[in-house]
Amino acid sequence: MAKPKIDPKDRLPLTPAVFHVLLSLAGGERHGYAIMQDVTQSTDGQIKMGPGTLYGTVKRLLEAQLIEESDERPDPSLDDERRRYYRLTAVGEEVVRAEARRYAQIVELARGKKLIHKPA
Amino acid sequence: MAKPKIDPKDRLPLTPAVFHVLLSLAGGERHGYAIMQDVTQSTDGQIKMGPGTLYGTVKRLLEAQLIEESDERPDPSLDDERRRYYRLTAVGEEVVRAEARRYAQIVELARGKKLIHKPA
DNA sequence: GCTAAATATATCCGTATCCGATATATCCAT
DNA sequence: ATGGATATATCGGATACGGATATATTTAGC
Repeated sequence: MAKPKIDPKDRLPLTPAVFHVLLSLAGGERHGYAIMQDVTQSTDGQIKMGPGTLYGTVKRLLEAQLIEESDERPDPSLDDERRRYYRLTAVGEEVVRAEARRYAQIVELARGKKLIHKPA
Repeated sequence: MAKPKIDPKDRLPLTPAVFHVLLSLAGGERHGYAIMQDVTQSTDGQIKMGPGTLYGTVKRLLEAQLIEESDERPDPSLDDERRRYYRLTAVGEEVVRAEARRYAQIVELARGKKLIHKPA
């Protein structure tokens, strides 16, 4: 028989920190420090992830095989040897999609209760 | 001078458990057990909150004054004396609105990355 | 070439939260 | 009257958060 194949929904809900890291990587390969900046920027400064949260989260995501380290390096002239690049695994992408759908459902729920308006 | 007035955004992000309890109460006054059932039902069984999570969360929300206990009782013939009813405070409602908006922003972000589709 | 600031990764640890297990009591249907 | 669902509550192990700290490298300015 093939893979055990765990339903990605069984891994939900994700913690906000985990979700933000996965969301950032859904935009393409990134190294740790860039993820931190991306999270701050894409949330208009609402979420500021410190190094403790970021590297701890990355470590757990690697162990859970939702992300993996990438050997691909950008143009060496733009590179920084210290950097470690990460990308989503296939499972990681499924999980981030499932969590995004869960978020969308909750937003609809909140709209139904008139907590927020306009379907964007 | 008036109240110190903390920006509700400073309390974000909420943990999923906290958010679900507040969301449930945004639909009207409820007692603890009903909140549990409401969360399970409104998430199509995706989130199942056990008593440890629920009552611990309720306790913390009372301390944070995001919810308060209500003395109003429904029709005594439908009532159950054991029940303790809770409702959102004004601050609690602000916080749940702010969190719902944050969720909506993230959903838009996810749509921008093609992780999910159709604005519901 | 020197220095300082920004970049980049990593770990430690106190605190908070989660959540299953357990306990207890009451309500309701048969 | 017995049992199952309802209802609240606490405990404790496991996990996650996130600020502080440490260290090294790169880059910009002088």
